[in-house]
Amino acid sequence: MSAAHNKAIKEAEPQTRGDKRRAAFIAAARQVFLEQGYEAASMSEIVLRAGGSLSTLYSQFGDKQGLFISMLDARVRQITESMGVELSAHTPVQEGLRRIGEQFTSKLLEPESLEMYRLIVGLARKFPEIPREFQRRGPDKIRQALVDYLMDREEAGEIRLEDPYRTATLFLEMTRSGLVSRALLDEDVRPNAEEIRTSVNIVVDMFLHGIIRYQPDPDSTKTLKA
Amino acid sequence: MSAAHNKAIKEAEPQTRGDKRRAAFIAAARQVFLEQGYEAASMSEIVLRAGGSLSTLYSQFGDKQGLFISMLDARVRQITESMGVELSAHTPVQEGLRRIGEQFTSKLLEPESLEMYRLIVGLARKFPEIPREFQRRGPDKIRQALVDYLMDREEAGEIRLEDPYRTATLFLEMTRSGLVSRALLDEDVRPNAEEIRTSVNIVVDMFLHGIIRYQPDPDSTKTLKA
DNA sequence: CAGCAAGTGTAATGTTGATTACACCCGAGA
DNA sequence: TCTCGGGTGTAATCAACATTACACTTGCTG
Repeated sequence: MSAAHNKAIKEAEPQTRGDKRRAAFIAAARQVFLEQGYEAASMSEIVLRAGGSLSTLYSQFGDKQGLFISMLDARVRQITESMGVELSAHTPVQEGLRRIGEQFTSKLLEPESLEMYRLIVGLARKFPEIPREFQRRGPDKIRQALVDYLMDREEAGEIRLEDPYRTATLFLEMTRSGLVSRALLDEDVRPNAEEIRTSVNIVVDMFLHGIIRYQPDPDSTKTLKA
Repeated sequence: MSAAHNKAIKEAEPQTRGDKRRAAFIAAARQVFLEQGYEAASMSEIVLRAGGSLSTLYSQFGDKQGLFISMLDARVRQITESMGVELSAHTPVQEGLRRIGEQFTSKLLEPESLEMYRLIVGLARKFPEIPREFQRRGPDKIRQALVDYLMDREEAGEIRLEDPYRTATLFLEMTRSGLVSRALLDEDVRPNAEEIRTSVNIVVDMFLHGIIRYQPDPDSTKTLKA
């Protein structure tokens, strides 16, 4: 209810009442879709929370699917931006990775992010374009930023990369491990900040050093030689 | 259609016609649920494919949810077993991890596994118990097997583990990275066996050695000393 | 061969919710 | 003040199913 009142703040140009309505609808839609899922969400319920009328809702978004897509669009943009990859360029790699990992993981563990992700994944069949768009505008953006950072660190001589893209992917996946994928399946799993930090630290260490004290046959790799 | 005919083979004890019906219903349910998703799947459609009658379907499973759970139950058991964690105990760690990683990743990338996972994730809100059960009977089983293997390798002196459970989780997540989570969002991403092998090899190497040629401050770790 | 438990087919029943139709209202420019 | 264009409220429409009811068959078992 209260969320419906700060539209004027968000919009640079409060073009007219039409935009107010639109913003209110989207805010309510977000609530309802996240709470109930796509199918179960009812248009009337959304109108109920947004105020305004069913007719206006339809005239603005066409149909349920249109509303859903508009909502998702606004939301993904918002989340990705807020992740604002402050990639603290030139920070030493261990410290830099820890910061990125923590920020990334915390964001993904927020109940709303989890729910949004569930929604998107579950709808892959019905709207295949949605997950693709999401991938492109969310995760891919963040990965790119990490790639840039890693390459900066390589130039600084701190690390050597075979395949920056794959390495970045790997790192992001690793930080999600055990926390996000678990939480995705179990609503009650809710790591606190401390647990996140610990988990990320362990991941960063393994990312940089590998399994502790592994001694391969001298020929199979050249890593430990230098 | 053809799938409905080999029930006698699967069941050790073809107890009676009742079981044939049951098996046929579950097979059809699997098809329809995977194709259309939970909400969109219609009971009549399932009967249409399974043969038999709506009444029998209801008398066997109670309601839609009951049918769904039974189907999932059968399927998860089947997949997990088929993953038959042949953990080739006592295999050197690099080779062992490669095998496990490949098997795991391939299985998860099968279209049916992906679709099943999407279904489960999407239903976390509606039936919170389902994902939890799934976690326990699927992923957790496999992780446990990996933990056992890693500990075996530690006893053999090949590696040193701080936290076997977390390490195993990490490894499984890493192997999924870039392939499974991507494929989850984009149906058209379909790595072939060769790509899977390559990806897994890279992961195993990083898992064992870390980022190539990282040289930390001498005090922050002791790894590269020995 | 009778009899019953399980199976079958078809047709209600009932609800739910998207989508549309219609008649009315309010605020800004002529 | 008059006049729209967007808004509003309410009440249809209309389809889809889940779920149940009912009356009829079958296939064993004794």
